[in-house]
Amino acid sequence: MVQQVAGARRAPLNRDRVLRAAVALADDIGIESLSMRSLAQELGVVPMALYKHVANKEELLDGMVDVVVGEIDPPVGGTDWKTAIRQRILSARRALLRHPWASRVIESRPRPTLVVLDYLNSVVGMFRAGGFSVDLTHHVMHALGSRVWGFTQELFPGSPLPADPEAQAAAFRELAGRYPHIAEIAMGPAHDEGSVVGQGCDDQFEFEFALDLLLDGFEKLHQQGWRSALMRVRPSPAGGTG
Amino acid sequence: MVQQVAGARRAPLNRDRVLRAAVALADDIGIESLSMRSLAQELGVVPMALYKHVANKEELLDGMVDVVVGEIDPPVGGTDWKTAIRQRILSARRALLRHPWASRVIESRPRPTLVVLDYLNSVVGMFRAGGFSVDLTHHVMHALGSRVWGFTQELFPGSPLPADPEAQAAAFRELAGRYPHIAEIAMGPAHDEGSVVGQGCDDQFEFEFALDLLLDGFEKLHQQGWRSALMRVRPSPAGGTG
DNA sequence: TCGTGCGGTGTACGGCGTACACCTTGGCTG
DNA sequence: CAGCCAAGGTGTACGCCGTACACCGCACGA
Repeated sequence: MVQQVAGARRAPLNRDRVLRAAVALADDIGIESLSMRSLAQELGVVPMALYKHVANKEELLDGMVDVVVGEIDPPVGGTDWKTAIRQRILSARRALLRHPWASRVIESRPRPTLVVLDYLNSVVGMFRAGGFSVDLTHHVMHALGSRVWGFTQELFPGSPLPADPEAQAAAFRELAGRYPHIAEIAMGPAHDEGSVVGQGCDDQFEFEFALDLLLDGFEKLHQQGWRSALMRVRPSPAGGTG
Repeated sequence: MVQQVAGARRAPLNRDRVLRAAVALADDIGIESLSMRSLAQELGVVPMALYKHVANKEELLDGMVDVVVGEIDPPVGGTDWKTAIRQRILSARRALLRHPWASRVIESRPRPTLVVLDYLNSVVGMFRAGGFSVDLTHHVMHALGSRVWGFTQELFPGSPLPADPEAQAAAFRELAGRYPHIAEIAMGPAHDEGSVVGQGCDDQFEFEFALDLLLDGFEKLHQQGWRSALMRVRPSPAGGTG
């Protein structure tokens, strides 16, 4: 795609161009098909040429994460912490949805890059600016988990259903027989439209549902002046029965 | 480790022995070092012999997940849904902590196995038995996300700190300069003991904090008779400001 | 006695990341 | 202008990986 006609000299590579090409290629052919070799070919260059710009594949992946994280909007001002954080996280989600491989790559990185730390630092700062104690902020960041990035582990990963509605119905009957509870909730939201299993499930709604549930919980703890020292004896944030 | 002395005939392999050996080996040398070749060697067999018992490496990984999921305790009876689910999830967490690679492998599976579906089905059933509507159960399962498995994406993945306390202090000063908010919350819980960054962070506490926050939230929605149809217009479960 | 099939073997292929030595080129310095 | 040097790009090769395919020995039922 970026191939050159013979004779026209290619502009020299640099780290940034390599990273952007990698992101685009991963978007295109999937992260599992992205290799140093395929990326080099895309750039019209020999594989080893890439090593002049990134130390190794790990660093390439780190850099790709940085590109995606760079797409997250900066914090909005002039609102309460809850709205601001909500919007920031939904912006992160939008960035990740543009690059479906990104969540998996973020999870796989053994250590955060500076860009990643910048983002996390700023989210922490938003809680602090909202008046959260250091203590509570620590715990809510953990509670957010991968949700700060705008994604959650899919419980029922995308199993592309058979196109044939006959086979679909058969698959569903088998599911219903063996796993009645799953069948029930898979069917639930799609019930009215008579839609297919799992298809009726609105991922964005699920994400916001959980996010708001957490944010509301955080708000309540904050208002109550929650402190971990009080709870360490019996670790339940809101006095659960457990 | 399972090597045979020459002459003594090895008992023939079977799928179960292969899977258990794979789990043990992954525990031992790490999932990234587990290859068909290393596993075969461990079993005193040629790599291709494994293919008589598993179709390919993907199926091996699926089977390994099944072994781990099989270690999760069955539901406890005679309590309310919240206690029962809490205990089940904490049991799942114990299983996963015994096999540190397991969470990553679970995440990486493109489709659930029957054993995985069995577990999920039974958790869904526990909510339903607790009186949750199909609708609400669907959403709380999504909200739980990977937490049904007893793990959460680590925000600050384990960066083994330099042993030298001098270097440690230097690293921390740099962190504090560049990322003051992160430094603050990293320091927070360890403040009293003067412990090291992140070391003072009790993962189990963080997990239960978030789990109980969610379960308490679920309970409230359930008591209020929450229905998604009411909220679809403005998707905030408890009337958040967002 | 003779298939037959199950468990295990041996060889080989194509793909991966990347070490290392090399070459080309453009720009700076003397 | 000559000479040099570093940055960018090349070519070859190595050791891993998953796994296709043909084969072999042996226990067992007919």
